[in-house]
Amino acid sequence: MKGYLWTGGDPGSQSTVAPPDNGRLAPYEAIAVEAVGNVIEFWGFKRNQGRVWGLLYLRGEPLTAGEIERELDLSKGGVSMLLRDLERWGVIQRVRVPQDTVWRYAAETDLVRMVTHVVEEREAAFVTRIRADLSEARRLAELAGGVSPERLRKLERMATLAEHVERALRLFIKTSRLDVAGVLGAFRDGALGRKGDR
Amino acid sequence: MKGYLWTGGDPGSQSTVAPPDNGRLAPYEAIAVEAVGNVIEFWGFKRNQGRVWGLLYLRGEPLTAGEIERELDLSKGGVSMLLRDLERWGVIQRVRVPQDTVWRYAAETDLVRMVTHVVEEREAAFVTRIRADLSEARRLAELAGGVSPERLRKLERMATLAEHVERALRLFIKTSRLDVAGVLGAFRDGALGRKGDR
DNA sequence: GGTGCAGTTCACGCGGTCTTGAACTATATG
DNA sequence: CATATAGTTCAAGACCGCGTGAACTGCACC
Repeated sequence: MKGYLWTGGDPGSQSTVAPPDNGRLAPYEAIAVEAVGNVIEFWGFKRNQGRVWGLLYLRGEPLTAGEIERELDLSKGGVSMLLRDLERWGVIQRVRVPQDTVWRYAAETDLVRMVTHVVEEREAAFVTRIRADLSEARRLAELAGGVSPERLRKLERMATLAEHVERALRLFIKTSRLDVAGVLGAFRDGALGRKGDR
Repeated sequence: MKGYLWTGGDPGSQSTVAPPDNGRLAPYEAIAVEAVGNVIEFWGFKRNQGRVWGLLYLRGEPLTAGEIERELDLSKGGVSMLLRDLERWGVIQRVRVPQDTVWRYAAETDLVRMVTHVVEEREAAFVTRIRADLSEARRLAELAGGVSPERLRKLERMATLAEHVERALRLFIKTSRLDVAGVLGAFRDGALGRKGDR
């Protein structure tokens, strides 16, 4: 995938609103961006991945890597890698302003996709593996002989425990998806926000 | 809290079963213990906390710190701290064999208590904080003026997003508890079915 | 071709976490 | 009281992940 054209507005109009300050965030922006950074770190990602996404989401309009670099005070290389991760996870989009040469990046609206996606991935590669290990242990124990039936039962219990945690995890992912989908829907209905969707 | 008396059997009878090998785990034990270590690490704890609990659970009978130290190849000091953590979380118990002077440690059966407990704790101290930050950001933004209504809406959305993730998390904890308690049917008609309420 | 800028890659260093090992306290025993 | 053993605490070190900054590629424009 190579990115899409951005048709949201001409480059010139941005400067009237966005960068009177190029380099320092407004206080409220800093807080919000930091909050997203914390959430994302909480879920086992890199803090700066969250900060980048938060900035892009808040700004609404696509930013260049250089702008992100300045606003969040990150290194060139770092921004490059962060953007690549975020893009791979599908939570930002790489866009091209018509007659401009630089790439810009825009936030996809559901950050939850990132969380659920990678949580799913972790879960698949991991909890499944745990279950396999535990049943392997049980097999070995039976094979070796001399293991008390009580211990065999314990091994089995651990395996089913893992299985159930796995199941609960799946449920969590599913419901949190529904939940978020529901939230976004509720927004459009005007429950909280005003009218005038973008 | 200081521990409880252990009345599961006299000290002499243990040696006939438990420590023919003092130092190296049986292969199946190693696998199982390691599996628990992985799970626990996955949930954001220390790997060795999981290994200790796994060993205690599998063995069924209380072990001394020294035995744990040998079986899992850990340092004296490390075992001490690990045991203290596990005890504080209520997933192991400190017990005393009648006329013996050393402490022994026994696994509490629900490891899930540890997971849910600390997940709850994290969640309470954290996601709540995030929400506060986000509404603070929104307040500042309104106060500063000149912030587009669109951005205010975005801030609001982020806050409710956090709120809903929080809710989903609580649901997860609750169901995983129910699940482990053996009430498997509980979430069949409960969580998934209700999609009309948002 | 050469200059400049956008973007990528990667070895290194910083910062944080976990573990160790030694010093220390507590407690039982002769 | 002296000694030994169980248990705790903590500074030092091992370890690991992340971000940096420099070297590199690619591309556009002169």
